[in-house]
Amino acid sequence: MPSRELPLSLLHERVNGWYAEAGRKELPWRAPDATPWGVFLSEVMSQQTPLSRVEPIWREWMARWPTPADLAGAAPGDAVRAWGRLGYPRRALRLHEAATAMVERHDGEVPRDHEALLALPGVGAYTAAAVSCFAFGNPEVVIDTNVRRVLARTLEGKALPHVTLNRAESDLAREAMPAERDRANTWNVAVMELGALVCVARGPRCEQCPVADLCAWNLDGRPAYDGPPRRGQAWHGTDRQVRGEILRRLREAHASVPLATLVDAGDDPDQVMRCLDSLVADGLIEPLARGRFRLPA
DNA sequence: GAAACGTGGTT
DNA sequence: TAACCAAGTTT
Repeated sequence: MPSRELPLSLLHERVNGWYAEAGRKELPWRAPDATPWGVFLSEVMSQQTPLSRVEPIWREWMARWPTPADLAGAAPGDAVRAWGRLGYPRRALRLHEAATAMVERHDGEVPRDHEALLALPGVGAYTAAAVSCFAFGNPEVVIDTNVRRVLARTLEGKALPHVTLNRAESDLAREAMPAERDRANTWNVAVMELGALVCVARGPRCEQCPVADLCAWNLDGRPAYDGPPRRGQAWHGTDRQVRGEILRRLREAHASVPLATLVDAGDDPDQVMRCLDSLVADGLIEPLARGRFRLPA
């Protein structure tokens, strides 16, 4: 339960004021002339990915595919190749599918409402809310890892939020949002920005925080995280590593590649074969005759 | 609800 | 160095 003693209006004023002064205004998808498509692209690219790596790829994509129709008209493999090393390359495929859906169902435009956005491939609760808010000014409840951490600290006095987002936390985020539309829209981006720049997971810069004197966690002496263990993700020797290596080779090939040049993408040939199968099943690679592979045409 | 899904910088 | 973490989504 949130502390009812914390005056939300003061929190809103401080956080929004801080954003006006300290928020990153140079991010291209925050420019006044940014299109909904540009915002959409930035949100999908930013899933689980630091913005510093997103920006150069975003610029390349916007120059090459400035509208949904442009991407829909390209080969899916071109999207996968242009994705480069951003990670989670299925996002590139889903972006291509989403662009196609926009052309077929939405007159080539990014849909404006939450429901239609949520129906697009690769768009979940966060991305639907973020695009609806940031591209179209709808006061959605936008909840990402930054928002969750800031609210856990300021309102609940906890070092980190629970492992998984639950109903109570969503309700809390809704209650914490300003009622007035413009303030709510600024709040959404401002809280995220505060979490990204100041209220970070490790080594929070509370001395720079505009709400340090209101923050339940800070006022309580910043107690350590005491929830259930947060499992890290294995990497070395996993299918993910092998899939990544296979895809890296195909991206760099610019033509079809024989199995022989892929079979050492991992230590275990059986694992490599399994990963090739799963990549085909995902639509990320295309099998050709005589055991050759390429990015999907 | 848990697990899979990339990649690279930071601690 | 190993672990953590990053504007999550899908199955």
